[in-house]
Amino acid sequence: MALKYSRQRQVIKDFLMTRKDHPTADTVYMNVRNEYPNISLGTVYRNLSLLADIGEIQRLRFDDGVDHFDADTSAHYHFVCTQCGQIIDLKMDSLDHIIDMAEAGFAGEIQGYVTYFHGLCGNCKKVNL
Amino acid sequence: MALKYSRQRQVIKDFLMTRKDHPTADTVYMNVRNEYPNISLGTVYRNLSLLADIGEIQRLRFDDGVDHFDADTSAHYHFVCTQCGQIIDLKMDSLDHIIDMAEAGFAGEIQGYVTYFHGLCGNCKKVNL
DNA sequence: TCCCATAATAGTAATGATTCCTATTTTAAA
DNA sequence: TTTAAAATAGGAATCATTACTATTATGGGA
Repeated sequence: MALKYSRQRQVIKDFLMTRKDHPTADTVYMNVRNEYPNISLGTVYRNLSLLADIGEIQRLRFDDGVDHFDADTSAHYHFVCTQCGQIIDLKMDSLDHIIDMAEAGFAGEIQGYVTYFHGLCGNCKKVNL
Repeated sequence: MALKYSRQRQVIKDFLMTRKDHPTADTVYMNVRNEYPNISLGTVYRNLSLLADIGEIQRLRFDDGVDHFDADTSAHYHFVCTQCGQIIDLKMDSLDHIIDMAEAGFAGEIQGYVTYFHGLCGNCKKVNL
């Protein structure tokens, strides 16, 4: 139960902190192998899950069916470009008021929400003109 | 390319319209087999995807990693109970204003968003007291 | 510093949802 | 009625993720 340090976990987290593009487990694996050649894919998955569970990173699930990971654990929102697939952080105010909107007239207890936006990113919008 | 009628597709859509609990492809398969014993799972998947693509049903993706389907194509929001897994339709006003919030200061073009809420449903909240 | 219980790993097998493949059947327009 | 195109059944293939297991690494206490 007690967490023990592992160099692999450290390397995974360090790598994720250098990236702002919300990589998948496989991308993390590919890159971390440069520095740690015989790390196993299972170890990458296990540690990404673990880090997400203890709140050190965020697991993101869009509709491409693959998990993405983000070292930025602050509350923020994401945009997914439907053309190039790029995932971009949005600078915008909190949407937490939608919890109150949802809770009005609902018998249960709302503890959180998942929101992301999609459309064309700046580049793809230009190219499509 | 031209769509042709198929009894299987009809049965799938008819079944989905009787349900308000957003079943998965497998649940649709299990149930539809009562009426159509040798329909194949592939046919269920193909038609659910097709119906979603042409907008006759909605495909919903929460974080259980399985696609859910909804015959109600009107804009509405969903709640997922983290305890019992139940998916409930929420009666609430449109959140479309969050598109404007997101678009302010964003270079691309936002075309839509995905939002769902999670927490404890009415029943699980009671049981947990 | 040395033990040693236990956490973590590497490597690989297993899982499970979904998609793909192909021979056969169904649909619907001419 | 003919027939080209669309759809199906059944099963194989895919692919992200998790599980399994023998081995190795970590770290608190003597």
